[in-house]
Amino acid sequence: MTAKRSGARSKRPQRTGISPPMPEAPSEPSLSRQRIVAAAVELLDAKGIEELTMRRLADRLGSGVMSLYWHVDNKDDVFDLALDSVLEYRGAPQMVQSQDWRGEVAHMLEDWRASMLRHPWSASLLPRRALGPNILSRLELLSRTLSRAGVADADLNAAIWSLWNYVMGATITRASFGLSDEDRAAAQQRVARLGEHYPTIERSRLLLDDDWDGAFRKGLDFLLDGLAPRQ
Amino acid sequence: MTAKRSGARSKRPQRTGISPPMPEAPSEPSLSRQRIVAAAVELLDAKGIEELTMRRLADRLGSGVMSLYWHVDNKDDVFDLALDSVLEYRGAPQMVQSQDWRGEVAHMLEDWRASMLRHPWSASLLPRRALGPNILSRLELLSRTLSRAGVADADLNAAIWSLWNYVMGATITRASFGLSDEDRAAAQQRVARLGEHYPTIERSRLLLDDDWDGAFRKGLDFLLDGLAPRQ
DNA sequence: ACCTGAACACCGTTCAAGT
DNA sequence: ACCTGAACACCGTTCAAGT
Repeated sequence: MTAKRSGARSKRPQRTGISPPMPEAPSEPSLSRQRIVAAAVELLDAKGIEELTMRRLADRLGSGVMSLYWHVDNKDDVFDLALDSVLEYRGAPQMVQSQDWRGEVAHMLEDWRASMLRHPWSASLLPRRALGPNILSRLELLSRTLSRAGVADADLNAAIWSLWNYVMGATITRASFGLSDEDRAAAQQRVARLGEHYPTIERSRLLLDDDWDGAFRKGLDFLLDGLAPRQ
Repeated sequence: MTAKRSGARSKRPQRTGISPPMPEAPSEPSLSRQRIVAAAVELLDAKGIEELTMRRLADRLGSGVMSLYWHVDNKDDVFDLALDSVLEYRGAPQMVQSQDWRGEVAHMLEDWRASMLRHPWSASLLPRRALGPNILSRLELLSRTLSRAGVADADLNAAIWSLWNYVMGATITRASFGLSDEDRAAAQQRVARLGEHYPTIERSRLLLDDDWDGAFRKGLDFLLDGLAPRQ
């Protein structure tokens, strides 16, 4: 279990927003934090966590491996950045107090899940990496919404962690489990072959089930029912 | 995203239960699947997932690295076996039909969580590895209990996955997050330093919260409320 | 049946050096 | 300020060989 690094990032250059004089170099843009992160996300999408390598990343960017280390602390840093970059929330500005807190929360969590499913490696990275700014923003927005809806301060943290855990769990399961139909069929086959040991699972065809979206929605509703402020 | 191997294990020797004639070799017992798995669990408990290495495992067992490969397919196999070994369920024989299905389910899931928290690496391994016999047994028992309690067949799989996801999510979060007080304090510090960006999180001290057991129980109750068969 | 060492094709990262 | 190659201390696993 490696400790999560949540501290200051690096003493390296921060993008200032001001671009250098005018070298709009057209062919091989120079290395940058952003380009590295974008390439990492591409690589992760294409090949998965195990296949992300500093060397492969450098190859894809047309640079030497060690050049990456000017922009980035180490491989864990790349993971942190890739994860957070994929979790940016593009929701309504959310300035007005809506009437429908429940719909809002459900929408936020569905969006969270959808973002992670678009990048199936991200869900399993979530619990192991630092909480980046985009993740914190989502948590903040969720907190604010629940708080405004009337959830008592004393219940707020438990409510947030319950929802976080549920969304994360559902998404990880879906991403790792719903991989391929053949895999699931093979797993169910194996259960069947084991004969009488798992009759209920065999009968309900648990491992073949694929209504993940419905199951997610249903469980979420139950949680929200429970979390709803009494009045 | 590596596919989960759920197929037949290996063409290697199965422990027959019959021990070889009489070589109760006292000092250096010979290698075996069981000894390898036990050593792997020790190593994982002591150092975590990243530190488990075939070489270190062999060292601890006083053998050459390649000797392991006679008993075990590869490193993933070691992970599968270690994970499942830690999830054995020692519950009541469960032959009689209890009245209190809800207490039973809660107990089973609390036990599941406790088993995983005893080996903090196990929760994060759960979604990435194959479903071993002990895991399947727990799923089977859960299915049977819910089914007997009157949960409709059409709702059974969704109920099971909701509970599975919740327990897994809660345990992963707890295991990776509740690591050290300093880490959590540092994370909360960081949020504070970021000033106005996360006022609600800052106020509720979300990252310092440590009533994990209470939060787990509460969320679980909500889910069970929702899943309870209507009558 | 069980164990072994050498070798291969990789890793992440340090360091000293280039421009 | 930014990039580089060589080198170090590791990995998991194949293979051909030992007993």
